[in-house]
Amino acid sequence: MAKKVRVRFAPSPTGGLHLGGVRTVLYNYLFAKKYGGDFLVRIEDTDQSRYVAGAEEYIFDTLKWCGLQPDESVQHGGSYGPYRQSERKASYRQYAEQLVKDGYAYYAFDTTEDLEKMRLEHKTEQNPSPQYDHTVRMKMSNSLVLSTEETQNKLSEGTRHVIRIKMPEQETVSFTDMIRGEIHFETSLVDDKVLLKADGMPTYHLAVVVDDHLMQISHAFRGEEWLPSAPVHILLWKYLFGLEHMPQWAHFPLILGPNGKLSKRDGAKYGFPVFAMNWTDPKTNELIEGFKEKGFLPDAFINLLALLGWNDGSEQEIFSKEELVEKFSMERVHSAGAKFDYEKAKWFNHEWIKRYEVGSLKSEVKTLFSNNNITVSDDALLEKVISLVKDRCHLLPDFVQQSSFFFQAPATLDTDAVKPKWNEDKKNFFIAYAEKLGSTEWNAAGLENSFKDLATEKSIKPGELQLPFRIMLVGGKFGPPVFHIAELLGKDETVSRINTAINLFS
RNA sequence: GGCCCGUUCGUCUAAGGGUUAGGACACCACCCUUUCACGGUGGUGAUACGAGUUCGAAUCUCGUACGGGCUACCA
Repeated sequence: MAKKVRVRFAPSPTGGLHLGGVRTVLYNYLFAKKYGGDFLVRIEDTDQSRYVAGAEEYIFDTLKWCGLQPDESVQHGGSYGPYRQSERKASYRQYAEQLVKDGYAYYAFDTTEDLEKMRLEHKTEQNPSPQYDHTVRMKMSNSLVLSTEETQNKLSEGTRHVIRIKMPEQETVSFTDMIRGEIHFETSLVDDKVLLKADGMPTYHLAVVVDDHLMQISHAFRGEEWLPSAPVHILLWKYLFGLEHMPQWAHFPLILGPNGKLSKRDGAKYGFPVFAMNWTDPKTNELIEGFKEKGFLPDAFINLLALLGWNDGSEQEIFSKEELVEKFSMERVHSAGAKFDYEKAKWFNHEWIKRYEVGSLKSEVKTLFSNNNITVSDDALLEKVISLVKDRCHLLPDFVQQSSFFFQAPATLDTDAVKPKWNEDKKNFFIAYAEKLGSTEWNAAGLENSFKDLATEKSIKPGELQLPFRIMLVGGKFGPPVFHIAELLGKDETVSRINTAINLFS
């Protein structure tokens, strides 16, 4: 049977595209692709109050960067649209009314104040959050209590109302979760969830079931936070379309921050990104930095995400997207939540940078340099530089720190590291070396040999001269081996930097 | 409070009745390197607790504790 999975997004990136959200997308994608199925993306924009401008574009940009392109969506087309829930509004009411007709749901006319009053009245220490359930529904204003006539009158008067599911009083709802196995719920403990809101929009509960049916979804995967509302969805499937047509469920474990479920606040608080890409909240202007901008490669990002809650049973940790598709299996997804570890995340990125060919890194590094006002005119040089420094870079911006001095002379030199041990002998050595460079074979080994020969000749330990040389070329105590740097810098530049620095040190 | 899910090194995890409980990140030491890193070698470090089943339990069962999620006309 053809497999089809879907992922849904609220119209706010904070509701969907933090680490946990992207991982949910990833697992859905991997599962679909593994079995040659389709991956569908739906926008669940039913709550106007939470709508954030630009969020939808941001969601698709993120999917694109991650390489998790949907087969069906608002942007990619498909024959099961519309893929935006607000555009499907018309069809939900008929399903809700069908449920009322069949006795599985009812109209409720309670105002916000009525509900608050009810909660206040029933609130005790034993029951801090009272539910609208079988214990109170007969005391409220709804079509279960009102006569048919009264109900009809209210409806024709246009009284604001919602449609609620009528949870059975004594029933056990069971289903099989692909990750957790059999799960049971007592319906008497579940509340009468709103299915259709007063504005005519469905809640998630109704929408997910109706849309999954209409879009012929075969597998419904989502985060563990949805587990408590699963019995509502199971019952809706039973009432509306039949349990035999219900998709198979799986609830993924949560990704945890240092304190429970990862929140967007955790990023700022603990200094690591929680979103795939930069997001500026249009209301607060607050910028939340993304993994992309922080310098992560998409391959590394999905790799580390995939391993947060799944592994293939071997000791392999680095997987390409293709390997993930091949090796992914729902059976090996864990049931326990995983705490996100930024240090390990950076390790994944480092591994990927090391594995990347120079050519694949080139455009990223170029952009990075131009953002830092460093002009790269020589592509061949850039390639050599990348291959020389990439093993030392954990995040893309490390390239700037590790190699900007190849393209422009250091603005300041760490003279403090040199001056205390600087003397006439050393000065003379470098004057002589700069001259000797004219006739030196121009490669790292040749440079090193002539450097050491000259040092011996002048009776200075080469080791004492290497640090000053490095500071002259690089500006500080970092970077690749100094003779490799000189080789790539070229004769003129090397001599020029030596001469500039001699004046500075003296 | 109620319901649901969970519990192996600090973190991510392997081991689906029999292993000196394995690997990775982080940390520490040494080596390499007269820069900073990378890399290499080694080390510290875990089955939440209590019963039960069994010749034998991290693994199966029950209880306890702890953690997390949900408890909205949000998703």
